[in-house]
Amino acid sequence: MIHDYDRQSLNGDKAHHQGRIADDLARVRFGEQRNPAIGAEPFERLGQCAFILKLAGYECMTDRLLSEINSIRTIRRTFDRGMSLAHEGAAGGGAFIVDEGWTFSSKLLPQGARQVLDIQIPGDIAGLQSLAAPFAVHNVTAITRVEAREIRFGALAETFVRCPNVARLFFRLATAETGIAGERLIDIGRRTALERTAHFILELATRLRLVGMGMESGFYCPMTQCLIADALGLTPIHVNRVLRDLRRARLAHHHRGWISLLDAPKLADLAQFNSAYLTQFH
Amino acid sequence: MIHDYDRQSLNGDKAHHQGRIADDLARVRFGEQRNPAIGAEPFERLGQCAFILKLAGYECMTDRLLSEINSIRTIRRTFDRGMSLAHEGAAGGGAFIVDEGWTFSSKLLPQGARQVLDIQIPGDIAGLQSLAAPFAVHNVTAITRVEAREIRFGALAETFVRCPNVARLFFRLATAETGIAGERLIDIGRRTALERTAHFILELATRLRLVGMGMESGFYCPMTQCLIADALGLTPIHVNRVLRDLRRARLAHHHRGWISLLDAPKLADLAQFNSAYLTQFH
DNA sequence: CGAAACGTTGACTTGTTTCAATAACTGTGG
DNA sequence: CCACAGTTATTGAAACAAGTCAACGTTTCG
Repeated sequence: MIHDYDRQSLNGDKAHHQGRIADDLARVRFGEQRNPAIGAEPFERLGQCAFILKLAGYECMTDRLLSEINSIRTIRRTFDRGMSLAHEGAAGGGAFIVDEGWTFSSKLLPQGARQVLDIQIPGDIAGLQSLAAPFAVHNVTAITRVEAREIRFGALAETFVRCPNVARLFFRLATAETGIAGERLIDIGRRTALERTAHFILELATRLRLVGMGMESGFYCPMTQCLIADALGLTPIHVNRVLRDLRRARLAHHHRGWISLLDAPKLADLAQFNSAYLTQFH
Repeated sequence: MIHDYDRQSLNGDKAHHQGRIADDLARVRFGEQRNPAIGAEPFERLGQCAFILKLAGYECMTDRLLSEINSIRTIRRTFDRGMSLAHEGAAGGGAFIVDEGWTFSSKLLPQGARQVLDIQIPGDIAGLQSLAAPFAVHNVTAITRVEAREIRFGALAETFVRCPNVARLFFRLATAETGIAGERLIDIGRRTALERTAHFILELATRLRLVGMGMESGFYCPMTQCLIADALGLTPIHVNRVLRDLRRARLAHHHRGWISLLDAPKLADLAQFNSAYLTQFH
């Protein structure tokens, strides 16, 4: 939507640089263009709600299940860029289904350091961990303007009673989140700054495509280098250098809120990226 | 049980080094001796099964809930030290309730590097993430001889239907696991090797006490330095040096499978350890 | 006892951080 | 429309934490 000028110019670039073989490779690496698990029926029946689209990757979306999920009572809320959706330690908060915009969850350390635990894009739930806890376990902050639906554990638990399949689904959502955290753990623990940045970029690209956003050539990414640094356990200065190296190696380009994948197959090779942890659901 | 000689000698040591104030401080830092959430009723009514003891920290253990959980069909299995309970990518495996012994879950990188995602002690579930997935998402390996009960998603989902509170409980277990992963993320991303090792030791000490194992003076820990290294994203050589530094600073001592907490308050200070993410449940 | 696993230490190298300074962009108000 | 302040990005040089390589000591177990 924003930065259309950049998107177009880079599309042009890419057509020159990449042949069909590279394209096919990329497709294999990423698991298909769209969420493969939901097959051919995506937008028509399910609507274009990113959340439902994502859920369809976890469980077979029967009409019953769909209507039960849609009947969970939520409160629609809007947040401006930089606003806080949830505060570490605050009591009684719910989780947020992010419909539009991006958020991040983080924890702060006494000396002022920050660790970003995860990024939420449309279709994700922010604060799932805090949902069943008496206190919010981490902060959630809006990266862009955000349209979200707040969901309370009480309402969810009621639905668990009526429809156990909703319970199954949320159990899966919770475990999938641990999977993403685990991959980030490998990033930070066992990959160099270059590999880990490449891996992070590919993860975002894949997750965005699973909800129908982003394209092969790249994606809109409102994260500052500072935020990327806090997500990857690096300093902003080093992130800058790493991004420069990726640019010089003609692998990826980050400019003005747009990340372009100049050579996805080589990038995936560098990062040892395997999308299985994001796509293998049912 | 093992290494009683060491435990006793170190108890003696500690009585000399620490006064009442330091002891109280340690108690506050750790949240009490035993799981505070389950109050005074622990062993008598619930039996001494570590798993049930742990669950009681998450939800109020009614007799109904207790009997539903105990009626989930499981398969009792024993594994020798070093044996694999689950294999990354293998289809159709379940999760394992660890009754006795320790396990670890890990992922392997192409070049042979390994990242330990989490340690399971008695009462923990190994492979919870893989339970609802079509393929195991990581390896689970026995650190010691292990007594476990294998649990299948089918059997669990049946119980979800009969008793929604079981669904609530497992949802909480899953989100709590993400919490531990998040804390490890901070460890690796934003703490120095010294702080992170100290934090890891305190986390283990706390988790062990929540299921009635380990004591103020220290705990039995069958992890090799190599395994600790893979859990903390360090090299074994560096872990060795860090443990030496902790020993020389008279904070903690790791010797022959026994970790003794020589000065828990100072250690907690160094690691900025706050047990909330392990104890604040209901 | 001997072999294999595990732990320990030193010297050297590398990746990342820190400090410091400057450039580019973003949004706001005059 | 431009000037301004604040944020974000960029670069270089020096300092440091952790990794690598290599050797040797210690424990464990068949």
